[in-house]
This record gives sequence, C-alpha cells and structure tokens, in this order.
Amino acid sequence: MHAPEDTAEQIAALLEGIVRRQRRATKDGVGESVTHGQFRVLRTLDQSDQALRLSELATRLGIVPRSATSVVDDLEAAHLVARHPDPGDRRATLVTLTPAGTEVLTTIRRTRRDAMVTLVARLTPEEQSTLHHLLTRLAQD
Amino acid sequence: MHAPEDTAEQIAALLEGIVRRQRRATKDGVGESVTHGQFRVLRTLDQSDQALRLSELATRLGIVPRSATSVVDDLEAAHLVARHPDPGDRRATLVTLTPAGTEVLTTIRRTRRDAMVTLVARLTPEEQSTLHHLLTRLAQD
DNA sequence: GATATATACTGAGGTTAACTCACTATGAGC
DNA sequence: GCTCATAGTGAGTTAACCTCAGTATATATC
Repeated sequence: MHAPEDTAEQIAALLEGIVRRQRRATKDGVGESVTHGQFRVLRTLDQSDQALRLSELATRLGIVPRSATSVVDDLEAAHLVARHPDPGDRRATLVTLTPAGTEVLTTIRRTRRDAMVTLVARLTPEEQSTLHHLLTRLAQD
Repeated sequence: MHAPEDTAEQIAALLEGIVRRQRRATKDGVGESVTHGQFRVLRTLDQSDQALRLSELATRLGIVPRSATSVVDDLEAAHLVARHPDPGDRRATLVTLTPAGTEVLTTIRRTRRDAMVTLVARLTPEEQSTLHHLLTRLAQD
C-alpha cells in the first residue's frame, strides 16, 4: 500500500520518463528538419484560425516573447513561417504559416503521431480513452 | 468519436504540457539550490541501494556517460555526491550521495512532491491509482 | 606474454530551448 | 504634449543535453 504522496511522486517520474523517451524517439524519426521548439510554433499557428502576434504566440507556448522571436527568426529563415506587419498596430508583428510550413508540419506530425500510436497501442482502446480523460483533467488550466 | 491516431496525438500533447507546467512550478518552489538534472542524479543514487558507476548512472538517467560526468562534477563541487574508485575495476568511478546530498534531496523532494500532490489531488484516489498503472505500462522498458 | 579489442571516463566544443536586462518604436490616457 | 504601457528585438547567459577524440584500464586471442 502506498501513501498518496508516493503515488504522486511516482506519477511525476513516470510522466517525465515517458515524455523524455518519446521526445528522443521522434527526434530520431523526424531527423534534422525542424527542432521540437519550431514544431511547437508550427503546430500552434496551425491550430489558430488567424495569424498570431508574436506575443500571443509566446503566451500560447508558455514562453517569454523574446524566446518566441528567436524561434520565429529561424522558421522565417527556413521559409516555414512569414512575418507581416499588423495593419491595426504598427508595433505588432503577425506570424503565419507558409505553404511550405504547413507541408513540413504535416510530415512531422505524422511521424510523431506514429511513434505515439505505437506506444499507446500497449493499452486497450478503453484504457487509452481513460488515460486521455485523466490527463485532460490534470492539464486543465 | 476520435480516430485512434488523434487520441494518441492528444495524449502526447497532454503529457508534454503537464510535464512542462510541473517543471516550471517546482522550479519556482525549489529556487536555486540544485538544477533539475542534478536532482535526477540525487534521486537515482538514493533509489539505488549501492554506489553506482558513472556509466550505470547515465544508463538509468537515459543520457550518455559524458553528460553524467558533467552533472556529477557539479554535484561533487557542491559536496552533494562523492566519487570513489571502484576497487574491482580501476577504470570505473563509483558515485555516492553524501549526507548533505541526502538532506538536500529530501528537501527538494518534499517541494516537488507537494506540487505534484496538489495537481494529482484533482483525481480521486482510485483514478490516481489507475493513472499510475497506465503510465507504468507506457513507461516500461 | 604480447597484442588487439573493448570498456570507463573525460576534455573540447556544439546545439536546443529556455531565460534576463536593456533598448527602440509605437500606442493610449490625461 | 508628456507620460506610461506595450510590442518586438539585440546582447548575453544558463541548463541539459549531444558528438568526437583521447587516455587508462580490462579482457580475449594467438
């Protein structure tokens, strides 16, 4: 029988371990194309229906604006995203996916998804659904 | 109704988000004492009943031996771990926790555990147990 | 018992993904 | 029109990894 603190601590360690391993696995699969941080930007832009300000992008990624600037710099250099002036506020910069960016995102997403599907296949569909539900509650705000 | 790939992808994103947030939260709580990487070394040494070789430590942490060398360097400089020659193999170095290291580990562990307990408290004890079980299976091997 | 090969660690140097601090340009309130 | 806040960025730093090459020691082979 475990004390509840032990369960919590073990859950923390398990979460970390799984994320670490999955990150490693998908890195090998994806190769050199884009980094994890860049992928996160592409995914966030894709999930948004409009162009995002750099600051808004930073907020959604949970990083400070200065950090977003650098990631967007690299993606822009690779022509995967584009910067546009915000017509309503000349201080702001809007970031959008380019067609090439969308394409790259799709490819990487497939690889990552495949890796995760393989891992999650250890669980039955019902268990997957349960896990999804529990994690959703932990991830809430 | 979701396709199984969607569930897997969402689980991946949820896992990442939770780990990211928890890491951030505990960082604020623990302050400057030791880094996350150093904590992982202390915890791993504590979980082992014997002194560990640097290479074995690296394996358990899922990092290459060279990386373990650096973390141990810093911990040794802070007198939280000690290096000893392996009596049976003069190539190898055994690493052990010092009393100070054990003490620091206990403190940090408490902070991290508290943060995780708070988060996990959103689930009922049965759900926690279920989550623990499912994650254990995903983390295997 | 010498030689080849493998293992254990570390020096040197690089990458990713963050951070802070300080600065410029622009907008908004009074 | 001045003050203050907001948007983005240059400069520099940190943590946590990595690879590649080198030295010391062990093990296997002939």
